[in-house]
Amino acid sequence: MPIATDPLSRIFFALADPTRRAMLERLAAGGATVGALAEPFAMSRPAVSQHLGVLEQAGLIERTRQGQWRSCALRPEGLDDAERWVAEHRAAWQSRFDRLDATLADLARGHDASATSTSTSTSTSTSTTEPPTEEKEQ
Amino acid sequence: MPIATDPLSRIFFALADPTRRAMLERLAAGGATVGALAEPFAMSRPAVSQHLGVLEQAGLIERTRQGQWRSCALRPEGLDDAERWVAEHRAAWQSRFDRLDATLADLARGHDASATSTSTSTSTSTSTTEPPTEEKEQ
DNA sequence: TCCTTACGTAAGCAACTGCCTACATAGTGC
DNA sequence: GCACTATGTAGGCAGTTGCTTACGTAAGGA
Repeated sequence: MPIATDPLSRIFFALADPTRRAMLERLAAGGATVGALAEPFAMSRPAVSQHLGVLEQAGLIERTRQGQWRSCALRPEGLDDAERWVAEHRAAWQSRFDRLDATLADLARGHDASATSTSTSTSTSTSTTEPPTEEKEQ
Repeated sequence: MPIATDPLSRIFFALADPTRRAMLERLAAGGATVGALAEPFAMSRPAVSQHLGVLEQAGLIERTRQGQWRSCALRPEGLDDAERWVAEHRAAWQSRFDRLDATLADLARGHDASATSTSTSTSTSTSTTEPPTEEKEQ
């Protein structure tokens, strides 16, 4: 991921590491210092710091100075975007698959069906024969 | 991520790329061939193939032979793990923050809040003074 | 049979990650 | 002031990603 720019990518990227997820789960039990977080992970402090930097950039945690310690705390709303995306898409996919049963009959007709979808019919019009514009198992 | 091993990491990693998310969104409208997917992305076919490989390894899509085309289709259940993780954690974090409001008054006092912590207090016991065991209301 | 299309794989490259070991910075306590 | 602690930053390294251009493989059609 070349400099993941958008927030969603940053969030998913931050979550795509077991160490970082473990840190989040640990932080879910309460704020902690970097040192406290480093302990269970058998990892140098700078490494932990970098992981926390990723989580912070993703908006999943906040780091605040507390005297000579850095207190790390979760930002629950940081997961909002990710939760929304996943929930929306999983629901959409699921419903599509449910609806599929209904449209399957039409598709089975074999004609190009003008693609039940709105734009999927783009298809590579350069193809010799028609590619399976819109199909489904069975 | 060094060879993301666990399924959850693979899923989040696959989602952590705008191109792959766009591919999923396109596939949500219906199955498509690799060529059809490559078109809107201004990207070589092998690159698309590799992205699809990542999505396939994450269990988010399936590729099946259909004549001379490869038909790509979503696997809605592939998002289950991710959705579960995000939903569970966001809810847990949120509830924690809600409960926090109750204890906030105590913490605002500034004293170490009797550190009701269970294990976070592990802390680096070598510290001169007590690290901010942090709020921690179970 | 040969040619075209669709797609994957292989090899190579720039960029990034993740980790480390120093070193620098900021706060606490003497 | 000085030492000590906690943490971030800088530089360097191995490994991975993401992209490219070749080339190979499989299916369809003349």
